[in-house]
Amino acid sequence: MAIPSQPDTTILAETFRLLGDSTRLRILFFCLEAPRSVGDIATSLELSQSLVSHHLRLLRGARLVRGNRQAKQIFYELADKHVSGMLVDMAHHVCEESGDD
Amino acid sequence: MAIPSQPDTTILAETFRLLGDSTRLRILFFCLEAPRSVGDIATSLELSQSLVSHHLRLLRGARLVRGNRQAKQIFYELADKHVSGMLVDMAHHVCEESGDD
DNA sequence: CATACATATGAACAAGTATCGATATGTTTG
DNA sequence: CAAACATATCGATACTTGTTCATATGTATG
Repeated sequence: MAIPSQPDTTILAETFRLLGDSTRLRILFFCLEAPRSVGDIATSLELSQSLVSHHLRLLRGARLVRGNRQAKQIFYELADKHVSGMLVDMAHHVCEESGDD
Repeated sequence: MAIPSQPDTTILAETFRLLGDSTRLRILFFCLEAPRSVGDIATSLELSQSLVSHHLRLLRGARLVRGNRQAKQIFYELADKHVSGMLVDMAHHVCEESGDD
């Protein structure tokens, strides 16, 4: 496995940067279980609607989440198995917490 | 797989935040191949020695890298298989780039 | 011990960004 | 069409952080 090119490194870093905020991570994990409306996210996570919408916008821009309109509400879910799988893996890493070589 | 607790989410976010900088990612990938001295990192990646040292400090603080002194130089390598495996996985994700569900 | 080399630290600055409050856009129902 | 509800956008602010320059710490060699 070779070193990623600078462009690829930049893309990777962009993704990590998005994940590097606890509010966004909480939103992602919340949407990981089931598609959630913006209002539900805000209420359940005790965040302002504005803040949730801002973060969702960033996550949408990076194709990490995807929203489906259902009447007045928009339900957000993780964009694909890639993203969700990665999050689950990471969560496991944190839980395990071991890792000597 | 349940939602990580807030503390766990914070820890996860901290880790992601560290990875969310292209300079640090380049350093990590460079040290992934073999242990590298600070000077080598700086020269090869065209970064100032000071900057490399600063980033290395952060990465050390998060237990993402580990340094071994060898005479005057200090060789840094990824802290454990956990971290290196994660980076490799991520690099793959970027390369693949597909991922519809 | 003094000099040279390798790495680390500290102060300071610029740039980015998470958050809030207010307002706008869009959607449904009477 | 108007009123109500859900989501998005805009402007402003406070805070974080990546980077640089200068300097300190530590290590080997003459």
